[in-house]
Amino acid sequence: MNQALEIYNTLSRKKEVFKPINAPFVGLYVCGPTVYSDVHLGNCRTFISFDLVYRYLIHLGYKVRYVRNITDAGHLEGDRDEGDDKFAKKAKLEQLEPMEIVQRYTLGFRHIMAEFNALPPSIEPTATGHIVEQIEMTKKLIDNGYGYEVNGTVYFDVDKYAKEQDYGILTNRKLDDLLDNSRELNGQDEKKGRLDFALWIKAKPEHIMRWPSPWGEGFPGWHIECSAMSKKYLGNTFDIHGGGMDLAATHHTNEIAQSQGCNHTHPVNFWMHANMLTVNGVRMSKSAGNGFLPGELFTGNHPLLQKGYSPMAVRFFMMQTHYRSTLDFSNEALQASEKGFAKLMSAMETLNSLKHSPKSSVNCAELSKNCYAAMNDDFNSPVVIANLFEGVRIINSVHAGTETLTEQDIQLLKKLFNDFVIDILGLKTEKSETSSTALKEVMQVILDIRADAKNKKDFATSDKIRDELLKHNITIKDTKEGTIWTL
RNA sequence: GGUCUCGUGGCCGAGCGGUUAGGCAGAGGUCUGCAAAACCUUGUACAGCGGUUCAAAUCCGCUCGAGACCUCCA
Repeated sequence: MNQALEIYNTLSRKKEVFKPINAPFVGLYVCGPTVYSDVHLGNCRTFISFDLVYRYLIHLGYKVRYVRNITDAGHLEGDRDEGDDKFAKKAKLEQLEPMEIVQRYTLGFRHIMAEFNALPPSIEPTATGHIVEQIEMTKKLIDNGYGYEVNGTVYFDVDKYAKEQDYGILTNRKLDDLLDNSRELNGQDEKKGRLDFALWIKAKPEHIMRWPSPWGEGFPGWHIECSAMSKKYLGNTFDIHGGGMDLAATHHTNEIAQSQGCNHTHPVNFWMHANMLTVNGVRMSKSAGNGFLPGELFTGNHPLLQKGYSPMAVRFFMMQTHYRSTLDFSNEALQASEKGFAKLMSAMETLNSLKHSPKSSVNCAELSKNCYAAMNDDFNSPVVIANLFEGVRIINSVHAGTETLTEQDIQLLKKLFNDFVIDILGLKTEKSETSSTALKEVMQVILDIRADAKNKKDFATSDKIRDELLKHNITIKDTKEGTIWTL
């Protein structure tokens, strides 16, 4: 690895060499889910993308503090600081405490992420656990002149902020354009400017989730939690902030304004945004109703799905697309990935039984170099995979006897595959129904009978055994080293 | 309307000035009793039209088409 890691920075709209503020430490913040319903598959793609980032940074030797929040309060139905609280609404619907909703979907979320083999973050702070920090930040913003209170609700003064700073810096938007495209204030509005957003919201009498504050009982606005928690755990300026692309224009723009307004410094060096997941070319979204849940994807229990796809096959599918490209789900694409993934993992197994030769007929060092070059180029996992498949070809060729490898090169390949497939891409072999010893013994008996039949040229019997077993998803392969079976 | 992406062979998907991306599917071959797996060989690809250049999928302009954000979503 002789070149540096380059990361595409949304802020500058180009790739920049990654330099941590305080190496070997790296601060990484990713906007987490709002836990009022089952995790959306699109969320999963974002978190899996950042899992790749996290894993690669660790692989490079950085000490990463990865913070991903859980939004369990303060997220309203509309972003106009009105409408129902999402948790309260769902709680009412299911006749539960809001915190029961939070608990249920937090556990569900963690379960799904574990299925995808995503490493848990170092810290997973909740909004409700950081009310004090959010109030403090709001106070500071008022003190600094960027916040104002109206009837128990505190707003951020975008107009004032925009006079001193570039409010639309992240998405390259001009204030006038933003104003042109935002809704007119009507007589009922409390805010001064139409771009102003709430830092703290006064609780209506019926509101269950509420906390005392200098402005009366209420709850925090959505954007302030990320500013408050990233500041608390990563400091006023940290290395990388990630999230889905849809968050850039509003949520992250406001986050920057809040942090800048509070700390007088831009909070983040590298802004990274993962692209959307689409179905038939259209963004999969909660409101469009064109999506399926991760669980449905695994079981295939959805009209859009022909069959179920395992978490690892899906993860591999995601890794075959760059995180900044949209990823389109289709059965055809999923099935292609499923087979490719199986091929990759089976080659990894073959690698363990490879015989070495006095000299190598292929260049393995080149492969390793290419893999690092790809990752260093803004985490280009598709190119990593292309190179790994060159490795697969080599492994299978050596196994077939058409290429040779030295003992040293075999070790190098083992390390390469372990580093990239397991550690960095985060893929793992899927255990097929932990075959019991009893099953193994039975299979051995059956295979012995079949071998006898074959020796006697009784192919009717041997083929019958093979065909019948296949019906029960047991595949038989006759290799030079004998017959093997897989479930 | 504004701010941006993107249009690559049957499908998915990299590349972003000169060299085979890769996977899946298809075709032919080797191996096998037959399969399976594997290996070898194999593809009229770069939306269209102009321009820059010795050289363009890759840069510039226009046209057509798709999508995202600007309104809750990662």
